[in-house]
Amino acid sequence: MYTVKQLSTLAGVTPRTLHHYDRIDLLKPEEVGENGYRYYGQQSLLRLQQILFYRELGFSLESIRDILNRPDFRIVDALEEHRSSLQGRVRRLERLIRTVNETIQHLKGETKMNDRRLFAGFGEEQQEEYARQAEQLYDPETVRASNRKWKSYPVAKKQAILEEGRQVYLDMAAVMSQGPASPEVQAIVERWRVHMDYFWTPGLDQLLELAAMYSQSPDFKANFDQIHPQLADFMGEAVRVYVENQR
Amino acid sequence: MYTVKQLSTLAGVTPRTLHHYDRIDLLKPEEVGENGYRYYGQQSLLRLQQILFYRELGFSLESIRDILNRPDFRIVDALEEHRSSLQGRVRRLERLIRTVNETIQHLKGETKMNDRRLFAGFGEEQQEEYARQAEQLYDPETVRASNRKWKSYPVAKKQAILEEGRQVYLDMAAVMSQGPASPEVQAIVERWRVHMDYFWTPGLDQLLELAAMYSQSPDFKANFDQIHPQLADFMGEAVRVYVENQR
DNA sequence: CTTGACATTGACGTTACGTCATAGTTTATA
DNA sequence: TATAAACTATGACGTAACGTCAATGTCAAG
Repeated sequence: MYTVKQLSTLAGVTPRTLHHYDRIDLLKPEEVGENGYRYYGQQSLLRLQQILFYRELGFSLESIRDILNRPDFRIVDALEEHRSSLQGRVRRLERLIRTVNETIQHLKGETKMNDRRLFAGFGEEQQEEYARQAEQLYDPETVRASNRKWKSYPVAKKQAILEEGRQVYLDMAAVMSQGPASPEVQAIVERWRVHMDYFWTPGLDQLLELAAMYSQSPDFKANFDQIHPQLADFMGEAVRVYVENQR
Repeated sequence: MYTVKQLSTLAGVTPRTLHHYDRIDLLKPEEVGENGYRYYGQQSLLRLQQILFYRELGFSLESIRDILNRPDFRIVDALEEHRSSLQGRVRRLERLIRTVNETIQHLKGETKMNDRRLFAGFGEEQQEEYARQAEQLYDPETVRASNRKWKSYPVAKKQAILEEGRQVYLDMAAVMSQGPASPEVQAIVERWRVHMDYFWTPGLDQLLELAAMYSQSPDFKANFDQIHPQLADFMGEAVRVYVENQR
């Protein structure tokens, strides 16, 4: 059993916050002594953790209370949602970091920057959008279409296409030192995009997804890493720059 | 020249926000028409970008105004500060993600978890703390002491120490597949810590800094990547787990 | 038995806007 | 060219999540 002070230091909040959460029926102590003191136990810890996760993600205390009180609330499911939401937050911060870097280069006169890019990463929370894109990439129809197109080529052409792809990646590895935003690298991204047409024609969002897969899927990454240990990650970065420039 | 609506959509804020910023002398329009309309130009864009960065990082509007109005304010310096602050935020979110994962494992009964770890990543904003650590790591006295100790060894011993270090990293690469939290990996982190004593004796926080440097400093990372393409990043993760367990 | 750290319940203050309401201005379109 | 749609302005009050007192009671240690 924790007292208010103990729980507050444990969780990194103030005692006042716990008073507030009690008042609004968000987190009630499990026991109250005859002196009126609040005492919290294990259940409170897990509930407070959930509250803090939701709060971190921008939920209002009222909606948090409603969520946690729903009879079909499953804590493990919620935690898995938190994970992907937090990962989304990381991606957003990484975009902001890129905006910082580009602005520095812009101010030093090394590159030019349009006004929209000055604010890239600030507004966009769009999590729903992301789900839609992923769906489309893994959509069975997309996969089937891709396979059909690929199978329609004669063997010799297949080999030529694979070799062309390999050459794109080799060329990319050769100019990695120029940086993801360099004209050399961006030209190769363009070649890569054209190359993908042999399989199917991805939209801009799907390009991003593809490049992300190169980093995330272990077997893809292993192949790329044979060419250069950072090629997969670098491709992701270069394609992100490419897509931003296209919009 | 942008109108209120135009700038607001560009920057991802509401018109009301721009009204507010005008009222409190945080962001004044560069021109005001005879009809009272506000018009914003390039200088406003850069200033608004700064405002949004500081706001993102939790500064109050009042302190932002004071910062931006200081005569010695340098925008590029500020942007570089933003970058490292944002990187700190990313690290904090990554700790929260680890807390999510550990909680899930805990609830599934696969591992045990003490109450403190339930809240790891929530309280710690400690940016000041971080600055202090970094200062101590790069502190000239620390560097000199490290050099003195190193130079005091005879040549043969120097070679033996370097070889020992290399062996630690090779062994680490061999057990990477076990995961950063595995006993095998953690045992090698312990060996690594002892090994560091040849140079100087870092505290827990400095261990973290060192491991982070392996990923961030290009020359360090290049060396590590020769052993294994992900060794530097993996070391960082393993050391973080180690430090959390030690506390 | 007193001191200091903790606990309680009000109650008002603060920050960064949201949300109307009222009214004038510009732009698109019929 | 009339008029609606979309923008602009300035109040002024509302709000969320606590912070910050204030007044008072409780407990553990020396």
